[in-house]
Amino acid sequence: MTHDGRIARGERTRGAVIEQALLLATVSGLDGLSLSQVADALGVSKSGLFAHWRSKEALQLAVIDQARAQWRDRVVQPAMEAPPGVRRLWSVHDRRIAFYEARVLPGGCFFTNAHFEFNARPGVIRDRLATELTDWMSFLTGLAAEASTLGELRPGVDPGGLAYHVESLGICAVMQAPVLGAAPTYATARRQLIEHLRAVATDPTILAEQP
Amino acid sequence: MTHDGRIARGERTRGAVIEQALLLATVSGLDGLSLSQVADALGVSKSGLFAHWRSKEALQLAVIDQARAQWRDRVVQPAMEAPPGVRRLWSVHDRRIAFYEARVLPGGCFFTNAHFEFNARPGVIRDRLATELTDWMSFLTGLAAEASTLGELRPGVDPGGLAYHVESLGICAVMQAPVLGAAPTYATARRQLIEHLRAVATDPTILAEQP
DNA sequence: TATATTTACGAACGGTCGGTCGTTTTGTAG
DNA sequence: CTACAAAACGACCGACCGTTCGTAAATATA
Repeated sequence: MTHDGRIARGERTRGAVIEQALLLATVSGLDGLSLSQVADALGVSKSGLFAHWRSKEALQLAVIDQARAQWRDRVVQPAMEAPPGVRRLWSVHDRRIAFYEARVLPGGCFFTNAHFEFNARPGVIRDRLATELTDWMSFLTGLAAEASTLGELRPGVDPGGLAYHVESLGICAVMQAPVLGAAPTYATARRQLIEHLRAVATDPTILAEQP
Repeated sequence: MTHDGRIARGERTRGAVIEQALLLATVSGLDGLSLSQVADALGVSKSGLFAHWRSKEALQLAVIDQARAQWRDRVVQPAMEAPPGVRRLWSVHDRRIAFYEARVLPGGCFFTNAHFEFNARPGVIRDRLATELTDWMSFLTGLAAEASTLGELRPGVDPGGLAYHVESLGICAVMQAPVLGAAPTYATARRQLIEHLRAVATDPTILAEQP
């Protein structure tokens, strides 16, 4: 198989479009986003987009893929470098807040925005977002259960409840940051989870190195 | 001043439109909402709406007013019947979850939806929503500070942090409920705050009557 | 009854939306 | 150079958007 410049060109623009669409989707919404908007921002024609995706919905699903990949690369994988247990759970929260702090996406968090946009709109998009949320909560619950198995959690601490706690404090941060100020909001989001983790941990000093 | 049937009629339809618009806004979004949609749902003409609001934006602001009044009547005021301090803070959370459980709004929570829709869209609407969030967090922080003053919180517990905690657990509930199931989600949301309040309270049995 | 006043309507406007189609450009292969 | 394939474009479509305007219906006042 030799190198085909035509297909390479297609993949290049396809990637650029998806990237731009992800950015704009966090501002205008995954559905509020318009194809002209995306095309104009990249200097390509609107009709050219239909060469890559047969419909807007197909593009929206591709955007969700892109957002998931970005989240994996910039939040989950870095956090997995921490040792399993409470420290890894904390690391996920910390990396997540750092992701928001870095203003990678102008609208904050793609998935949170999209969930609240589609939470009452049945359809393919909503179903896909539901799967993403289920996976994410399973991941967090798994980390908490792992901490429990390692004996790092006090007896009686529910892994599902702890996962819910982590998710809650993260979501609220990205909601409040633009209104109440990024620095104090993110500081609170971090501090609240630190304190909660220390309260439910067998050894409260396990996160001692954190502020 | 005598009774004027013309104005009465106007106020009646005005109220009906606002009510319908609030319902639809939680489904389609405060901006995604269309005037034809609202008009058709009530069997009135679209152009007739402009007799009451000069623009869509004016209607949107009126919808925010309506949502605020509803939240006051159905969440805040009932919760204020609880004695001040930790129990009142808990009551706010409990009433809030009950409001979600009652499915008053088809799209869950108007303010949360609207915040995530407008968090990156400067303008009058966003500014107004920001004020609402600031007021709400001041209210929660005030309740927590009151609990502290009453000596119901352990020393070192930050009222702002506790308010953030309450808000977090509430928001996450309305986000996850449609996906992960209403009953278990709301149960978790309640349990997590109960446990947290007991952990930071001077007297953990102050909420003993709760499950 | 005649006359204001307020509410509500129908028709129409310019603009944008997602989407289609035939054509041109760009690159590959013989 | 020719023949072909993929990518990208421009023009256009019907539908819906928010908005305007002149008018009709309902209600008050005289």
